[in-house]
Amino acid sequence: MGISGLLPLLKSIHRPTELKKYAGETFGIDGYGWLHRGAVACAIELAQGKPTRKYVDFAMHRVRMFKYFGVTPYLVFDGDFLPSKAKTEASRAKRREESKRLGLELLRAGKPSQAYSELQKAIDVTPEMARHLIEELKKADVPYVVAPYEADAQLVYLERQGFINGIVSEDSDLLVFGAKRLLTKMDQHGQCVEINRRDFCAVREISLTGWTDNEFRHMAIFSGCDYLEGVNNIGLKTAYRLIRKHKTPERVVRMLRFDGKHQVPETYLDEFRQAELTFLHQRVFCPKQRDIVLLTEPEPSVNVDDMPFIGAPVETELARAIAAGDVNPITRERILVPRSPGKRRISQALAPATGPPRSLGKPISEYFKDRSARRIPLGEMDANCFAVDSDQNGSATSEDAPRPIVFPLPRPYVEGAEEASASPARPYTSNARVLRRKTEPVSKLLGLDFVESPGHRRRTAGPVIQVYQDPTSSSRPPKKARLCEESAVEGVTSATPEKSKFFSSGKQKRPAKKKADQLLMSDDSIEDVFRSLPDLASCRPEKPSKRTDEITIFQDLSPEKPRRRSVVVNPATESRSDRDEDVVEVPASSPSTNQHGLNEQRTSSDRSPTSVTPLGELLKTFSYETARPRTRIVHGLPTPASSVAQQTATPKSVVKPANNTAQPAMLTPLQRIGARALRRPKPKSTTTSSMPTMALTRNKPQRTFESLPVNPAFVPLPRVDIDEVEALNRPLGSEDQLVPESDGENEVLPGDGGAAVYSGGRRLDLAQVLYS
DNA sequence: ACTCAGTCGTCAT
DNA sequence: ACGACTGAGT
Repeated sequence: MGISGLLPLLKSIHRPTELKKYAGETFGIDGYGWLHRGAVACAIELAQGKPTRKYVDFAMHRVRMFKYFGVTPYLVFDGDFLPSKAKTEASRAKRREESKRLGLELLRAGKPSQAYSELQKAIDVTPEMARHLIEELKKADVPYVVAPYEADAQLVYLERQGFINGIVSEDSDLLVFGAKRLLTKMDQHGQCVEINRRDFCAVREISLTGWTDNEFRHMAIFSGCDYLEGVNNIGLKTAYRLIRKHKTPERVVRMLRFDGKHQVPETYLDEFRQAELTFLHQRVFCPKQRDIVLLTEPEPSVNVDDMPFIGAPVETELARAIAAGDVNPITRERILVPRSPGKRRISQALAPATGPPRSLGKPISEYFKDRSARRIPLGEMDANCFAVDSDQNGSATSEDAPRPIVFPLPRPYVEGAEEASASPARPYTSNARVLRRKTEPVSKLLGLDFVESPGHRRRTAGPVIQVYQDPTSSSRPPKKARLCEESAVEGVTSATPEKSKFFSSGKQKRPAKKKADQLLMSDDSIEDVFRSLPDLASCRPEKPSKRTDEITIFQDLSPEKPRRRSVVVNPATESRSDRDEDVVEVPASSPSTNQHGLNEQRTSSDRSPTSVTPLGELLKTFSYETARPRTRIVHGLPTPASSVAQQTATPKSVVKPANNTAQPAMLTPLQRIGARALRRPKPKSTTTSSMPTMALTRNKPQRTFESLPVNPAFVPLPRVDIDEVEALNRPLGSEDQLVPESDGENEVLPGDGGAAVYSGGRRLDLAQVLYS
C-alpha cells in the first residue's frame, strides 16, 4: 500500500519520460511486481496447481524490453516479512484462500470469467515462483538479488550504493525510504514517469522546499503507512501542515492530544518511532560485502538489538543463499530447482510434482561447484557488464544443460546440511514467523530431506517445486503488483494529454502559487528561509536566465552559467537525467568518492558547480537549524548513493555520447525552475535581506559540506519559498520556453510545437517521434 | 479544504 | 487487486 495519495500529491513533478532515455543505466526493479503481473495471466492455472510458468515469460518479456532500450534491469525480490507486517500478511493470506476457494467453485460452476476475476485476487507470488524467474535471469545475465526482508529497502540501498541508478516501481514507499530516482507507471512500451527527489522543491501542492528526508518521512508516517496506521482524519495534507508547524512528531502528537480532535493512542509515539526506524534501518543485503547490513547505519547510540521490528539479523551464509535465490527467505528451506526452466518446463512440471526431487536434477552441491567458479558477485561487477544483452531472450537456450548458474555462493550449507532441524524451525506460519526471527544456524536450515513443496507457502500458486522439507507453509504477501501501469501508455496521443495536464497545471498554477505562499508565510518557515536564501542564490545558476523578462525580474548571479556546468560534466553523457543528478545531487550521497568528486567539481567549474556545493551547504544548514540532530544525522551519514550516478555518468558519456544527442545541461524542467527560483533573491516582502546573505553563503559551503553530516537525500534546497513558488508557477509556461536552448536541442523537435511548449510538452513530442 | 468510501478501468486469459 | 477518480461527508 505505500502511502496513499502520495503520488498524486507529487503530481506536479511527474516527468513523463521513456525507458529509452535511460540507456546505459541500471534500474532496480521489484521482481514480485513483475511476477504478480505475469501471474495474473495464468491465475486459473496457478489456482489449480497446474505447472505453468507463464509468469516467468511475462517477466522475461519485460527484461527483454529493458535490454532492448539499453537499460540494465536489476531485479530485487522480497524476502521475509517484517514482524510488523506479519499480521497484515496473515490476513491477506486468508483472503487469498477465500478468493481461491470461491474462484474454483465458480470455475466448477461454469463461470470462467467470474472465476478468473476472483482467482486474480488469490494470486500469491511465492519464493518458488521467484526462483523460476531467477533461473531465467541467470541465463540472461541479469543481475538480481533476493532481499532479506523488503525489496523496497533493498532497492533504495542499491541505489544509494550505486549498484543501480534508479528504481522502477509503483510503490510510493520508496520515496519514504529515500529513493532518489523513481520511475513509475511503466508501460509495455517503456513509457513511464520519473519522480526525482531533487524535484521535490518544485511540488506545487505543498511546499517541500527545505524539507529533509526526516520531515518528509514523518509526514508520510502520520498519514498512514505500511508500518503504522494513520491517525484519525489525518491525510497527507494535514500531516504536512502539522509537521510544518510543529516540526517534531512529539510536538505534533502533543498538539493533537491537546486539542481533543483526533485521539491518539497512548502507544502512538512509540509506534511512530518504530515505523520510522523501520524505514531507516531495515536490513538489506549488500552485494559487495556479501552480507546483511542496515539500510542506514544508526548512530552509535542506537542499539540495534532494541529494534526487533527491523527484522532479525540473518547469518551471513544464510543471507547469501537467500540473496542468490537458493533458499526460501521465509521458510528458509532450500529451494530445489528441477531442471531446465526452459519452455519445456511444463511437461516436467507436471510430472515431477510428486517425484523425488533428486531425479530432476543434479544434487545441489553440483550446482554450487559450477557456479562458484564462474560467477562474479554482482557487487563487483560493473553495471555495464550487464548491458549486453543476453541475446537469447528465448532464454531457454540450453535446456539440455540446465545447470543453473547461481551467484556466488558459498556452498557451505550444502555440505553442512545436517538434518534439518526442521521441526522446530519450520512451524512458522504467518504468525510464527515472528518467532523465527532469531537467526538460526545455517545448518539447521538446510534440511536434507526433500519434500516437495506443493505449494505450501503460497499454495495458491505454484508450480511445483521441490524444496527441502518444508513443513509449514507460510504465505507471502502479494507483493505489490504494481509495476506497469498503463496510464500513459497509449502511445503518443494519450501521453500528450497527460503532459498537457502537467503543463497546464503549471501555467494555471498561479492561483496555486498564491496558496503556496500563504502556506509558507504562515509558518516559522520564514526564518528558515532567510537563512537559506543565501545558499540558494549561490546554488543555482544553472538555468541560464534566458528570458529577458526574467532577468529583469530576478537577478541571476550567473546567468549563463548553468549550462556550462553541464559542459563540465560532460555534455554528451549527461543527456539523460544523469546529468541532472550530477549537478544537483552532489550532496552526500556518495560516500567515499563523492567528496572528492565534489571538491573537484567545485574547483573546476566554479559557480556552475556551485549548484552542487550549495546544496551541501544548504543541507548542512538545514540540519543545524532544524535540529533534531539525531535523526538527521543519521540520514546524512549513510546516504551514499548519488555518487554513483555521477561516476557512471561520466564514463557513459564517454562511451556513448552520441546516443543521447544532446541534451546539454539537462536538468529536468522542474529542476531548472526550482533552481532558478532558488537563486533569485526575492525582493518581495520577506527577503530583502536575502540578497546579501547569498553572497556570504557561497563560500561557506565547501568546507562545511564535507564535514557535515549532510542529509543526502534531500537535496532540495531550502529556500525562500515565495520566490520559488512564483518561479515555479509563473514561469512554467514561459520558463520552459526559456529553457529552450537546452531543451530544444535535447529534445526532439525544437522547431515544432516544441518551441512554444513547455519542457514537458517537448518530452511528449519526443516520445511520439520515437515511438512512431 | 480535506478525508474517506465507493466506483471505475486496468490487467490477462 | 491496484490506483485513479468521484462524490459525500466533516
